[in-house]
Amino acid sequence: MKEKLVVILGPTATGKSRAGVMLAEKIGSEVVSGDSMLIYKGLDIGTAKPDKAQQKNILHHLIDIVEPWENFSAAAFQQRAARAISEVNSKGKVPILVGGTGLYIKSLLEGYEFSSAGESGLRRGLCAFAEKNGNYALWEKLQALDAALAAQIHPNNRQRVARALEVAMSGNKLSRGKQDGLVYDAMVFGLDMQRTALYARINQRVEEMFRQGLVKEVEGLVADGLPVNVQSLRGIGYKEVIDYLAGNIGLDACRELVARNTRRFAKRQGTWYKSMPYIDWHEVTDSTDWDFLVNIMQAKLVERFKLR
RNA sequence: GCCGCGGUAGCUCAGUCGGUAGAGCAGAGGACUGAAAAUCCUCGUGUCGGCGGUUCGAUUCCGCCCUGCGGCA
Repeated sequence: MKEKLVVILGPTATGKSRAGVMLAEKIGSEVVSGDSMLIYKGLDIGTAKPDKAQQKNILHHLIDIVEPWENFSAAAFQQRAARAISEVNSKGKVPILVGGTGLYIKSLLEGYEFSSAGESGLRRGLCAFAEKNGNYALWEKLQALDAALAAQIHPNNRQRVARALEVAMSGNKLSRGKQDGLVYDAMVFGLDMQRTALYARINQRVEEMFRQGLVKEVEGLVADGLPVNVQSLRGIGYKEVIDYLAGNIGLDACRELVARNTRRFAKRQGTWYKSMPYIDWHEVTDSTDWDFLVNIMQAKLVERFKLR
């Protein structure tokens, strides 16, 4: 028997967190974050992390679970999210997975089997090789080992060519295994917004982040000794501020870049969702009646899961 | 009012020694199986300000007009 799960996904800035907390209050449950940036401690403003007040009433899982200098992965997320979901289910509650990271959520719901070949020093060596001999030379190595796989990855995509090689050289395969249906007995809600409205909202939100002290947050992290090139600081809002602090760009340019990159990101998120036909979409606007919307979701859940 | 320089893709501009035009940015679409807010791929027709003239042919030359900026009055 599959475990129950509610998912709320959608592009950034559509109100997922808010809807998640409201729904959790209504059905008496807990939130599991499905976001690749909220996992980092100390990155709060730029990730629009739910604040302490929001986390006080409703228990949130998978937020602040690793240090900002640590690496994380989709595979690690998959394991930890599965554990959290089981834990909440065992309490007789239906967990609410809230987040926008396409790979994380899709791999969890559809049961991707990530290769057991873990991260090794090999990868760094391969990247160094590409640095020296070019991306194409690296890609040719992959082609020699697994032509079918190589055909699916563009030679310029060094990051993925390197990972594929790492797996191939360890004698493993990048699994494409898929199972029938979803791993969970899941109700998947999607929040969407008209593009122009969403972009306006993103622009506002970025302004707000700077007002709240995004620059200061980054300065603090760096002052505490966090190296500038760690994975967490590659996130949108962080890498640009680091460029600003380094004197490479002005503050206005920095703000613009953060907004632009967030817009592009929102668009990219959408392409993940297009490959998930089981999403139940709900359009939101600036004047959405959230209480009403969450009530609709709740009603659907009551019917689906036979809640009280 | 006079002089000068502009008016070309949403924006900033390039260019056509006369054969209807191209970059950057913005934007759009896509890929994605241990970095994923990462990484990577693809996409540029617009009354070339308006109206006339010269010409086989004008966005390109000429005239007038409209308009922006700077200077002189």
